[in-house]
Amino acid sequence: MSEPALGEEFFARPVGVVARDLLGCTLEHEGVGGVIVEVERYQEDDPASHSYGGPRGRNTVMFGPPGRAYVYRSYGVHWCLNLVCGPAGTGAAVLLRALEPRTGLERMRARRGPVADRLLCAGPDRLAQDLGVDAPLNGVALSAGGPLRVLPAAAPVRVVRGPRIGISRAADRPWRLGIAGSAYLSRPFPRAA
DNA sequence: AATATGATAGTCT
DNA sequence: GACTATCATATTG
Repeated sequence: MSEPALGEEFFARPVGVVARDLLGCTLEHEGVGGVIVEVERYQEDDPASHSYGGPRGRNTVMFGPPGRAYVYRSYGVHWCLNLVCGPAGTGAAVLLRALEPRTGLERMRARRGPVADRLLCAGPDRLAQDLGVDAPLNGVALSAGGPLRVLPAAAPVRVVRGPRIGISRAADRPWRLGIAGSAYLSRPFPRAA
């Protein structure tokens, strides 16, 4: 078989399904990456989503074809990486919040300095920094031959969910998903173990 | 340990 | 002028 990297078909499904299936998958940017252990989902009818209210300004990528990167700047200092989901025209995406580092740890440490392994990719900006995700990656399609790839999960995972982090609108929607018991989460989940 | 605060820039009211 | 899908550092207990 050829390259096993996930493409447009995988991401064209409803954002809730994609978010769930992304847990346990491997994300790589130019050979640096790890296993996805925490994500959040955002969709068009969600007041907390950038896509709320239709395509305009920076969010236009969210309404484009699925399987592309949506990269934006947060709080003026940080970069956050999302993967666009659902059919083209629906403004949905999954925010990648934490990875379990697997490949290219040397380059991660070179970028971030001496920090504990479990803090390397525990958070949207930390993850983006370590993988070298930056403004030019906005709108880039995931593909087997491209710089950004997602490889399927090796084994099924146990999923926990809870309220999303850092938002004030629709904060009660439990759309933060994580792998139960992972040591690499950005923050622990409320009720789960 | 928990809580407070500054950095820093694009978007919205 | 206020708010943000954050993080590091400083303060206090």
